[in-house]
Amino acid sequence: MINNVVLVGRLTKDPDLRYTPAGVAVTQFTLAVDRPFTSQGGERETDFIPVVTWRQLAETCANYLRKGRLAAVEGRIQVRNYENNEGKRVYVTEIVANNVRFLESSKRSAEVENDEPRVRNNGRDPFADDGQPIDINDDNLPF
Amino acid sequence: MINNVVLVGRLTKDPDLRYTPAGVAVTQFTLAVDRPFTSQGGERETDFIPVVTWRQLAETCANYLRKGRLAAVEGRIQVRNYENNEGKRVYVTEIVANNVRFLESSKRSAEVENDEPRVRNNGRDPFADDGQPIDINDDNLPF
Amino acid sequence: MINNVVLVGRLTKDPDLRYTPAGVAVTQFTLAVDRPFTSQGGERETDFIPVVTWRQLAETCANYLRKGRLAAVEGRIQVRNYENNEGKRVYVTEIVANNVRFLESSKRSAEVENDEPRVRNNGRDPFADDGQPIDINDDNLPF
Amino acid sequence: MINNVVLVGRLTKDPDLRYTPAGVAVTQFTLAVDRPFTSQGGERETDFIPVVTWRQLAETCANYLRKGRLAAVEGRIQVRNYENNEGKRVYVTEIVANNVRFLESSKRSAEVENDEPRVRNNGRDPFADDGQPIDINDDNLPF
DNA sequence: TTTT
DNA sequence: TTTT
Repeated sequence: MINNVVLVGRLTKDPDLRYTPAGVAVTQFTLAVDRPFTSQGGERETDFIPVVTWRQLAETCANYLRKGRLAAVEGRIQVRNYENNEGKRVYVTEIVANNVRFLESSKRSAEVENDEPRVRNNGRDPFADDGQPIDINDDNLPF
Repeated sequence: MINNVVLVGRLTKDPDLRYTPAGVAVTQFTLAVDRPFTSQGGERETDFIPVVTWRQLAETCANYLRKGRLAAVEGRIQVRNYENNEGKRVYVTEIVANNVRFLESSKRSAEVENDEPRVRNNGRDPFADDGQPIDINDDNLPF
Repeated sequence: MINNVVLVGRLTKDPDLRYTPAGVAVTQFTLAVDRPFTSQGGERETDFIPVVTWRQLAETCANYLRKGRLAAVEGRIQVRNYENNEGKRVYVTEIVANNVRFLESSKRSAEVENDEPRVRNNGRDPFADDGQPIDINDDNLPF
Repeated sequence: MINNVVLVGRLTKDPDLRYTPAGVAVTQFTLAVDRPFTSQGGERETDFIPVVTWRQLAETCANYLRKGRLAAVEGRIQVRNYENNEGKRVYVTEIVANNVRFLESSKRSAEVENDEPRVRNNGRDPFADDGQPIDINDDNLPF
């Protein structure tokens, strides 16, 4: 009944923006979150935590986040499962974000060519840009 | 760098208490956490979220939690991975709890036979009771 | 930029439902939250934390919460300040809830006379019931 | 029973390090946390939230945090009260931190003179540096 | 593999 | 499959 997550970490890659067949924006990325202690062997360990965002937030994330940037995420843990092509049930755990904060200005990287916004049309044409439709049923929409 | 989770939900089963070869108590259970909205089809959905506790907290959980009880968990998300017996990398996501609150008194179930405390020795003999050693290396200890 | 609070505790009194001049429902209550440790002197201490809810959530809280009940609150910390009648600036800290979970059924107390729902009109008439308008400007509305 | 807070914001001033009569380090600072929406009048509002840290964490904060820096805080809400010199009960609400993350490197300010560490002795002499004892009874210690 |  |  309560499912509350806050993460602060860095993106392992550029975010991945797609659209459902119904045209709903979905952005996925992974946050690298260092653990606050070192393991027995003395190495600092990291959790790599997948994050999903939807709709307007998805497009904002696709526009402003990039590999290596620091971000804060508020959301909930979701555990999905599906049958894979070998008929085995696979469990997927990810954070469904309802709020994302960009903790690093993009001024430095703003000079870089591919740091341009990727969505200029406010999502009205889901097939523009590099967002290609994916086979996610609208049933999956969490809101 | 921040990895903060709070859950409130019900145990899907009795908690599972084990001990590492070094004698460290580990208790695992799954929380059923209802989503705050209904899916497109109108059904209420639930996330089943695995929780791990260690040491003294593990024994307290094994003693006081039972299937169906309401509990609150504070902790962090951990993403482990290992190679399974088919040589495939498997990812496991679970909450490592640093605090668990029992939100329902056990008065009703206290009358039931198997609702007895399962650890009476304060964990000094890890091989007593139903806790049997498991093959978890101490390297895994998060603290 | 991130302001995330989760509380689980018990109401110190029945919730207090009021309406702004514009007819917006506001419910306030205080949660008693026991600290997880005892003080130096060995006494268990408690924080008494004021919570505010707005609109539909305010009416649901007024209907379902009562003194002594266990509740979970998700929200953010708000620090307001105003000048009191002696011209002194007073700071008020409270949790603005965006989600409240009722962790105890009201079955027992449902038999009690004053445990009836207090709002039956879905808030359409803000002056019905015991909700009396208060001098809160709509400027204060957080949403 | 659950009291969990996560904040990300900027320090309004340099942190204030003091020591209790018993020599326990206490650092206080205030985080400015922007609200995620604009008020009715269109202005962006900010909550100024007081934070307290103790012991080793207090000294680390005093060493690494400065006015304007971005920080993440995990902790709990504490509501203290005391009688002021006019015999009136005053309520103080603050976050007692158990974890603080420094989200901005101090490289720029590291060149500045007064950005030096303020505690070099690992807290062994509580009366060294600018930390002066204050009248906080050890009873107040939360751990 | 799931709880009320 | 991972970030600084």
